[in-house]
Amino acid sequence: MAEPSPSAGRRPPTIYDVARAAGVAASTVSRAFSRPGRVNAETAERIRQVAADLGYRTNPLARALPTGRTSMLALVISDITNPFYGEIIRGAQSAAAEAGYVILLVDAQESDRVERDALERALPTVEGVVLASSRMSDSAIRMTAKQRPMIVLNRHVADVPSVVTDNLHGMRLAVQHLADLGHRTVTYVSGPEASWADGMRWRSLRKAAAESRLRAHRTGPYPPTVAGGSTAAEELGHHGASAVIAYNDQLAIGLVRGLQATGRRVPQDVSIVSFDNIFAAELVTPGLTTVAAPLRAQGHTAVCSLLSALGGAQVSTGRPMVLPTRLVVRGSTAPRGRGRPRPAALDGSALDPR
Amino acid sequence: MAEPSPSAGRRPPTIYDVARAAGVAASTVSRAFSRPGRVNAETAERIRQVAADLGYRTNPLARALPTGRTSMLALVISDITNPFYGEIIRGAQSAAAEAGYVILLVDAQESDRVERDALERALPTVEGVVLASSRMSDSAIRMTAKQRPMIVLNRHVADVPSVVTDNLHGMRLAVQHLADLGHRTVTYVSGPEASWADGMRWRSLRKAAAESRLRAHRTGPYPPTVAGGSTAAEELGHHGASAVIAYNDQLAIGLVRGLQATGRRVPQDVSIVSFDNIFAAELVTPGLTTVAAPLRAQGHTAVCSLLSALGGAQVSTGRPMVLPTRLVVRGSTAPRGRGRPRPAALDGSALDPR
DNA sequence: GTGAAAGCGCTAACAG
DNA sequence: CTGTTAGCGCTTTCAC
Repeated sequence: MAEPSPSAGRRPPTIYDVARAAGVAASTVSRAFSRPGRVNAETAERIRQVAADLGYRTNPLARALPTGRTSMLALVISDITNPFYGEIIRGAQSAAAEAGYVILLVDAQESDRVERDALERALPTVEGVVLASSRMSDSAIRMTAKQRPMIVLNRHVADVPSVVTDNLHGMRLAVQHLADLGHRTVTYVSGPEASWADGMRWRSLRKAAAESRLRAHRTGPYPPTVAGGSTAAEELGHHGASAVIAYNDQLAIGLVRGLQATGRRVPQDVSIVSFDNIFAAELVTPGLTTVAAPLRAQGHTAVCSLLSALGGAQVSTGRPMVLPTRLVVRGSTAPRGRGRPRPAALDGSALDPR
Repeated sequence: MAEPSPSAGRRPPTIYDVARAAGVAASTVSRAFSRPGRVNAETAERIRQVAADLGYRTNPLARALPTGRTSMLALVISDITNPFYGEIIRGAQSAAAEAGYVILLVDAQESDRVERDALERALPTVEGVVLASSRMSDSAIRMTAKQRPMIVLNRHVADVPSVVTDNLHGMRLAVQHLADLGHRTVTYVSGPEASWADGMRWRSLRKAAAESRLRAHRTGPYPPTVAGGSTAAEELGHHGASAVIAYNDQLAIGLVRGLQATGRRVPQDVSIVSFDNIFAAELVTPGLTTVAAPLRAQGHTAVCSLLSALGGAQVSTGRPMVLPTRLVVRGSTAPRGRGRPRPAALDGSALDPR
């Protein structure tokens, strides 16, 4: 056969094809794309024109080999099934996209090993990593952070920059809210022991409770799931609590169910406040009074500061960046005692802008 | 300076380092990893040993350049915020991980342009793509499918292999359930016009309704969101429907709220069946009777067949692979007329194993 | 079975 | 400002 038919050798055009067609050296084409300033305006224009005609697209893999710039970021999630992370991913992905980066998703499937393997596989191809949640130990994280710029979310790891939400402020709002409703004692239903946020929330509660002259108890730990909340409800009887603050919304949902199953009414008999304000928080009945975290902003902020670190900026590892929280009041809280449920119109569930 | 300190040149070891240390040629090291059969067993063992000692890890980027094997798959989602996709992503990611692949997440952020850009950026670095949902036109999809093996989920595109759920069967179950409850007419509250699943569901409903001798109406389209459902509720009055089937769970949730807001009770006044069985379906009150899709299996199946296509297998583009559906009965459906709500114990919401 | 050599497509010195 | 020349780390003929 003489010549392969033009449509046969369907290889995408390379920088050399463009160079030949434009009558310049390959390096010039490269420059025209990466450092347009360093090349004659006309020449650059011609090259761009030719490239467009040929349908040339720079091959990111080939670019990455000599430079290490892969334009990819890893995002590690311990359980992608948890609705909590949807908004975070969205924020991360949009910030990444704005900067021309792409997100490599690492779902740990709640398994230590899966996470290690996946992250290890992803690490060499990414420029940096965001740990939105991780099963890894602090030391393992620090180890990884030595290989690639990293930023952790909702956790504090020494020597690694982080983004957290203002748990203390949120907790103060929650406690104040309960105090205003006449509650004098509050029980914290805690989440995973290993969770940094859990420890933080409990400490914040003690502090806030002291300030508001409430008594604080603690129960748990429980898995941060609906099922975990149901379990917690059974054991909650011992505390005879009229007000509880739950580690997160899922736990609170389980709690509501569990309590109702044993004949206690929410909010009439016990008021519940939780954390996060996930999508479902306003869907359940009663709607959850909850400390809302700026989920999307968390993802966005994390990626942005990671990118700036990649750009050479110094990101402080000392104190984390803290994002604001606010209290969203819905139907799960009511005045202490024979408090009537708040009228539907004040429930807020249909109105809350989230 | 004479010699860089050993800890300074912290470059990861390359294949050459291993080759030198093992006293073999680089090509042999390469073979030892990729085609162990083609190398002396002892030599291979020694190489593996040396590699382990040095902490050698093959650089996936460098491997990808000559071979095109990047071990990455793109997963396109039009809206990662939609809880529907969480399980699908999990399934996809786990199937990918099993095969040593990594997932590049493309979130379209509900925007055509964002999707195009992101996918275009991701395409050259991935071996294949799974379209879990996409804002793109059929022709744009077919175009992309020419560049990389692709498989679409819940949609049918000519010449592109796909994985769908058994909408017809699910619809039959739904209609039969309503018929059993005494309903004689059913209204379909439709989702996005552009949605292949929506068209499919409506056609299935007509068919199933005919078989069960019910009359079928249709209203919409509405955005497949809670807000869309609320809107739909307002307009539903005109149909005076006692039974409706909603395009998806979110729409149904909005519907329930909207109806309740105008004084109609669910399920006493109107029964509602929806599709998908997302996490929130069992959380709302009443729990949603819904046609459950095997979400995780969808993601898993899609990735598996994509991988087999990459492996050279012929994947039929003719008829899609269809995954089974089942009906999960909860509190949103009840006998027609002054039907009392089903007692809580039969609600099923707390029991359903999902 | 193993080694040598020629790239994959792009970038980054270094000269001119 | 532009061309030349080496590679990035790995794979893959092709000889031996």
